Amino acid sequence: MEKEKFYITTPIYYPSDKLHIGHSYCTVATDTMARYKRIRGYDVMFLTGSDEHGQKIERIAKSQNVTPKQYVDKIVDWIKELWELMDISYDRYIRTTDEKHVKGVQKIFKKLYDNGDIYKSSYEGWYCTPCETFYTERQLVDGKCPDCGREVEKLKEESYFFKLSKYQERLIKHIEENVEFIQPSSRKNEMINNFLKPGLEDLCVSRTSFKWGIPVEFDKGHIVYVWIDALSNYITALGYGSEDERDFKKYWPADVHVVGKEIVRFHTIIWPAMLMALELPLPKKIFGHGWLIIDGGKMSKSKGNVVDPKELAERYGVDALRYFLLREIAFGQDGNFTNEALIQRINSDLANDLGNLLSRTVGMIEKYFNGKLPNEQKGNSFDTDVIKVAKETVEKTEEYMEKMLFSDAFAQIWVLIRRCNKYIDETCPWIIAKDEKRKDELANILYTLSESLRIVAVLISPGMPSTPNEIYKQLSIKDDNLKTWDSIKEFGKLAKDVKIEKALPVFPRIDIKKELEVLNKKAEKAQKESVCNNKGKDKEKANNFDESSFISIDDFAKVKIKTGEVIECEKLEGSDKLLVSKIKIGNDIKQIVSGIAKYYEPSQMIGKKVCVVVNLKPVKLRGVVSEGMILAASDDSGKLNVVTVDGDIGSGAEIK
RNA sequence: CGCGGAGUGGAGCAGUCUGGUAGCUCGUCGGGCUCAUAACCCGAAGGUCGUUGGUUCAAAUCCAGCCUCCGCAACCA
Repeated sequence: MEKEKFYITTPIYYPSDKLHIGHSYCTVATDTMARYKRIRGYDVMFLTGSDEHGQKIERIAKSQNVTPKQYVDKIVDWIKELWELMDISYDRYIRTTDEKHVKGVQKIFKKLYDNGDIYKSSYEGWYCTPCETFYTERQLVDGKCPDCGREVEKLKEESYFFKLSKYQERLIKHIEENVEFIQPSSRKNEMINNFLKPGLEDLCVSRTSFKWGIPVEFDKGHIVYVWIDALSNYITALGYGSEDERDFKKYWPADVHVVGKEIVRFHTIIWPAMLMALELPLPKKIFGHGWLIIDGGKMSKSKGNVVDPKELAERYGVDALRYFLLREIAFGQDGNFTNEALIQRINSDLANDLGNLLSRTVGMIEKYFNGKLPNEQKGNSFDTDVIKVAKETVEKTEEYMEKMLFSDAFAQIWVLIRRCNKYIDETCPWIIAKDEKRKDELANILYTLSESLRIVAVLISPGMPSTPNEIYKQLSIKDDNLKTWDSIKEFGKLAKDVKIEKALPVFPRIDIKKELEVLNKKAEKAQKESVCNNKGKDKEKANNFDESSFISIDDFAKVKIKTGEVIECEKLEGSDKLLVSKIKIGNDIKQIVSGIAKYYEPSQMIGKKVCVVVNLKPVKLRGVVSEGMILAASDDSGKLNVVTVDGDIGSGAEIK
């Protein structure tokens, strides 16, 4: 009989830098689902990959004096190593630089163009020549370039547009009629109310401002813009648009696209619209998972709180890390990541509950039976309940896994593990062991535990791929038929004469105090380094402190900085970041708006002697004129201090 | 009135769609046990479910207002 297919994908990640724990989280979850479907007998296609084009990568590569491809190759190698380390069982890895993908995208673009879903028009915008960038009316600041403040000119750029608006009604209908389409369902209303109901605008799908991308086949100056390029990966990876479309015919439509909540929008609006235009079936489900929150905030490079998955996996073991990610956070919601929580989970769930259960079971078989149970066994009154719990656990775990509720699935499996630990207390094998005549009872107790452990091993295998092997090994389970999902639906498949092979604990306990100390020290160090690096790295422009960024004394002389005294200061109505100050500079009084409201109360500012850039062109910020800038020092940990003057020099003194 | 998320015992969360004894893990306290990784098992304490009002026989759950926190957007001169 033909196996039923299951096609699941992760997003294709942007390799502008190494990936962090958030990417691993998404991929581990997807992998777990893929493994679950495989063990349930599906013909699974699990796709992941990288989205390698775009201006940002072009720039970074340039700054490092390598070609974009060279830059990206290096990162992709790193990513593949990461997935190997984390036991990610992807079937295919697509790179948007693959020839197959490039050709596929060109075909898709052409087809959409031929059908009239993509049309050429001009994109009217404001162009800043020095920055070589287009801005929309809204992006301009006071009619000037938001980046450099210089004049911009109105220009028409030729561009291709995708008729997104045409599909609005069909999209609304599809989303409303297919309750399962967007998961979790809370995100559904967001899409409809925020984006679909107010009306869709046609989407600009080509650029001429950079080169690193897929050229439009029939109009070579144009580069296919990000979403058409990236989203198409889900079908080009299957060979859509190539000579060999067998995989495409077999696996499409996708059963689920797992994505982060920030890109749900593109996957539930743009992507389906594209597919409608191509007259292809839509994916069955888009699952938008939440983010990992660090110290109460989002993980970001500038905060220096990026968690490196490789380090964690190597330190605690891949299965432990995977378990934590899947168990700690309800899939779909945001969740906290802390080292403390991670170690806590490892200790209490993995070491104390599961690891220790295996260890005491194996230990007793060794101690009381020299490593092998006899076939003569006699049951006790607690068996029925354990068997009942085991059955329920298999059933419920299935239900949860089908809904991708990984946390609930693991919680359920642990119900069985705890039940087993309790069973040991109830039956007191160490007492029975003292009576030679009760060997049959004792053997049964240890058999029940062994069989339960076998069931647990199979249940956890999608999420924790290597731990089951350790359990099988210690219980000498060699027959693959005892490792299948079907084999755990019935309690008692394991042969009675269990043999064991004693080994070291599967999950050693961690000394949480010592461990946290070590980790905190490391984190401090990493943060310092990252803050230093970032000054040069993050701002892609002139922040590199190499020779080309030196300025002459004349350049510096252009900036006039003077001392000033804050005589008035108040919060700007309707803004949470801005303070408006009146500053006395010599005989002048200037009004200056600064984004420091989070760090200073207006009353703290009054009377301060500050340093002010006095020859900045005045601008309006939120409707209020600002005639200069108060100098302040800030670091990336979120500290900010206004620069003040040492000594008693009066206001209006020049700083140079 | 920009968009969205969240507020539940000391901590972290589930429950809210489909009203009806408030649940889980960790921690604390007391007890049991010794096969085991100072692990395991039992019991207890601890919550007016952010706040105010409304609907209802009945509200953590539905409706309205308000407060606080967190992302995003705008504003960071």
